[in-house]
Amino acid sequence: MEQSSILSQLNESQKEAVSLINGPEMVIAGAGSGKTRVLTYRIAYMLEQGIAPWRILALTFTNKAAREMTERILKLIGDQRAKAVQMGTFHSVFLRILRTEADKIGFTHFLSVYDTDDSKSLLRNIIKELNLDPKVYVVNYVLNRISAAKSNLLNAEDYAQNKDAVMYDKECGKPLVAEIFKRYNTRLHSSNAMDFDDILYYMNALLRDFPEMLFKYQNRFQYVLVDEYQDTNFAQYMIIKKIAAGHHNICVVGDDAQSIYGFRGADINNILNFKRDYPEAKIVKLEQNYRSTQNIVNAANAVIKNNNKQIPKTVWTDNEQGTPITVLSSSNESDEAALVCDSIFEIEHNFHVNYNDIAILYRTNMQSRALEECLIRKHIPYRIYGGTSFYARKEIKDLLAYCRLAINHYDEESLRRVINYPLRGIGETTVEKIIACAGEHGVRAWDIIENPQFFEVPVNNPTKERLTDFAAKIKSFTALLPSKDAYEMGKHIVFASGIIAALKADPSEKDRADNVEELLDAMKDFSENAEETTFNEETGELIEDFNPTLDRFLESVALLTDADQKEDENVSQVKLMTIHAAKGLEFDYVYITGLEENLFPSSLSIGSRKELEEERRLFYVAITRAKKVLTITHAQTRYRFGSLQFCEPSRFLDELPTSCLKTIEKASSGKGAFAKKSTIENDWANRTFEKKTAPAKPKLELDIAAIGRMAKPSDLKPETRIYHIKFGYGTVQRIEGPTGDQKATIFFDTLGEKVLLLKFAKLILPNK
DNA sequence: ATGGAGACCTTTTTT
DNA sequence: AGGTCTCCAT
Repeated sequence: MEQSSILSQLNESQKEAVSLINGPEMVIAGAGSGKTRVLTYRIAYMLEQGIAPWRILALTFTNKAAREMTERILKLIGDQRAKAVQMGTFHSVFLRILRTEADKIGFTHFLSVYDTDDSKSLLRNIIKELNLDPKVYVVNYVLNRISAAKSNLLNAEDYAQNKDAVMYDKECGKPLVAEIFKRYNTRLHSSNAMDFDDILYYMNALLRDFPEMLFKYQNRFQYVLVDEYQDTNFAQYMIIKKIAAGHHNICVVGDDAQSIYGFRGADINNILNFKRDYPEAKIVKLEQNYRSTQNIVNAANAVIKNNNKQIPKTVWTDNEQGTPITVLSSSNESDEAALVCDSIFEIEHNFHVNYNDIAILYRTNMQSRALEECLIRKHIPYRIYGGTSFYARKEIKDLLAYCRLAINHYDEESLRRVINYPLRGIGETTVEKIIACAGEHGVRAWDIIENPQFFEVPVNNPTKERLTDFAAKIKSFTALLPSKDAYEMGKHIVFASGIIAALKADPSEKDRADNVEELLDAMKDFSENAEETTFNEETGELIEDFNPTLDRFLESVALLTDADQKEDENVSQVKLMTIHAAKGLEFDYVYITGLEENLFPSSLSIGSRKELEEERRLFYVAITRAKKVLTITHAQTRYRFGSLQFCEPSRFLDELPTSCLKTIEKASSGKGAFAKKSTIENDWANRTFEKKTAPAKPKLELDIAAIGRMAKPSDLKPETRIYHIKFGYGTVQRIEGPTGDQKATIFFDTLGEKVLLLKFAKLILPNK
C-alpha cells in the first residue's frame, strides 16, 4: 500500500497503533506519548481508507475531548465527513441512542436526565416517605450503593437477591437499602427519567434484551474506539464488548498507570485483562514521552515503580534534562499559598510566562480556598475549575426545571422544584399529599395536578385551582416547543414563569438574575451556532440540517462536565483544579500542593494497598501534567474541620528520586529525606530571580503553629488577645485606618502600648 | 410564612 | 471555618 501522508507524521509505534485498523488492538499510551494524536490520526487514516464515518464509534470521557478530536480530524483530512464520526462521551452517545429506542425500554423520547442533585433529592424524599431516619440512611451512602450496583449492571431486584450486597448493608445497619433502591427506580421510571448510571445500565439492557438492537448497533458501529480505557467500569466494558462482538474491530487506548477513577467503579482489570478477552489482540506500547523534561519523566517513573499491579513499560524521553523539581515546605496552608503565588509572580515577572501555562493542582477542592485568597491578594488572575458548577446553581436549576417539565410533564424532581417557585401558594404539605395520592392511584404527580378534582386530593378548592393553573402554565410552554428554538423558549419561560420577576424584586438576588441572563446567553449561542451532522442510515447521505430545540439544548447541558467549560483563549489566567480534573491536560509550569499524609494520600485510602496505589497513580498523573517546571509543596499544619492539624509530609515525597530534586538537606534523624523537620530550600528562586522571595523560616513558623495561627485583620477586635514574636502577649486596644492599611494599637503585657501596621506585624492568634 | 440563631456536618476524587 | 439545615420566634 502506498505510504499515507497521515502515517508519515508518526513515530514507529504510533504508526503501528494507527495503521492496524482491523481486529482488536490495545494501545498502552504512557503519559505524554501522543495518545490523542494516535486516536485522531487513526480515525483520519480510517476515513482516508474509505471507511464511512458513521461506521466509527469513538468514545471519550469528556465532551471536550470529543470536540477537540473532531476538530483535529477535520483539520487533518479537511473533509466534513469527520463530523459524522459517532464521537462523544459514553453518556452522550448512549443517551442519544436510548432516546431513539426509548419505547423498547419503557421510556419516551423526551426522557429527563437526573443529575446527582436530583437523584439525592429523590432519595431524600423516599427515605422520608418510608419514615426512615435520614441520619442512618445517609443519602450519600445510599446513592453510592445504588450507583455502584448499576455500574455493575445490577438492577433493584438483582440487588435485593445479591447476598453480599444485602449482607453488607445489614452490617452497616442499613438493611433497607434494597427497598429504597426499588422505590428509587420505580420513581425514576414513572418520572420518565434516568440517572447517569441508568444511561449505561439501559444501554446494556437494550443490547442484551433485543437481538435486533444488538444487530443494528453492531452493524452501525463496525469500528469501535475507546479512549481512557483504564477508567471504564463494568457496564461500559460490557456495552463495548457487545457492540464490538459484531466486527471485532475494537481499539482501546489507555494507560493503566493513570487509572484514577476506581472509586467510581472504574475497573483497572478491564485494561489489564484485554488480552484475555481478545487473545488475538495486537498490543502496541507508546513509550516515548514528548511532553516533559527528563527530570519530570524520571520522577514520575520512580514514583509509579512502587505500585505492584501494572503493565510493564518504560516511559522515556529525548527532551532535555530540564529544571530539577522543587519541593517547598511551608508552615500552613496560607504560607503554602504564598510560596506558590510568589513563585508564580516571579516567573511571570522575570520570564514573561503566560499565566495560561501555569496550573496549581490539589487533591481536594477545598484546598482551593487558601490559594484563591492569596492569588486575589497578589493580583494574579486565576480561574478555578470544578467546585460548584454553573449548572448546579439554584437559579439555573430552577429555570432548567421549568424547561424539563415543559418537555417531560412526568419529571417529578423538576415538578417539585418549581411547583411553588415563584411562590404560588402550593406548600410542602400539598406536594406531599399529591405524591401520596399519585402513589395510591398508580399515576404520576402530574396527572393529579392536571385533574385534582378527579383524584380527590385532600386539599381545599383554592389549592386545587392553583394546581390546575400551574399545569395550564406548563402546558402553555409545551405548546410553544414545536415552533420555537431553545433561546426563544428560555426567554419566554423566564418571564412567563415569574422567575425573573422574583429575582429582580429582591436586590440581594442580583447575582442570580445575572446567572439566569448568562444561561439565556448560552441558549442564544446554542440556538444560533449549534450544528450537527447526521446521516441517512440507508444511503449514508450527510444531513447538515439541525433544529436547535429546547430538548436538544437540555441534552447538551445535562451531560456537561466541568472539563467541558469553554476556554477563553484571550484571557491569561492561572488554572486551579483537582488532579482528577487535570487528567489529559498539560502545562508548562505545574504546582502540586498539599503533599501530606492523610490528604495526599487521602486518609480514606491509606488503609488498603489497592486504594493507596490509586493515590499513587494520581500523584503520577499530577507529575506528568508538567512540561517544563514542576514544584511540589506541603504544609506542616492545616486547618481541617475548623481545627489545626499537624501534617506529616506525604510518603510520596520520599519516593521522588533525589537526583531529580533541587536541594535536599538531609535530616539528621528520621527515616526519609522528608521526615518532619527537614526542609528543601528553594534555591532555584534565589538564583534566577532578581527580587528574592523571603526565605522560609521553618523553625519560627513551627513555633507559630504550636502557639496558634496567624491572625487575619478580621480576627482583630478590641480585647482580642494576641501574641507577637518579639513583643510577647498583648491585648488589642483598637483598630483604625482604611482596609489594607490598618493600624492596630496593642497593649503588650510586658512592654505596654504599641501601634503596629497590620500589613507588617505578624500577629498570632493563640490557641485557647 | 419568614427570618434568624444555633446545631450540625463536612472531605476525596465526578461521569 | 464555613456552609447548610432545623427549629423556633416573629
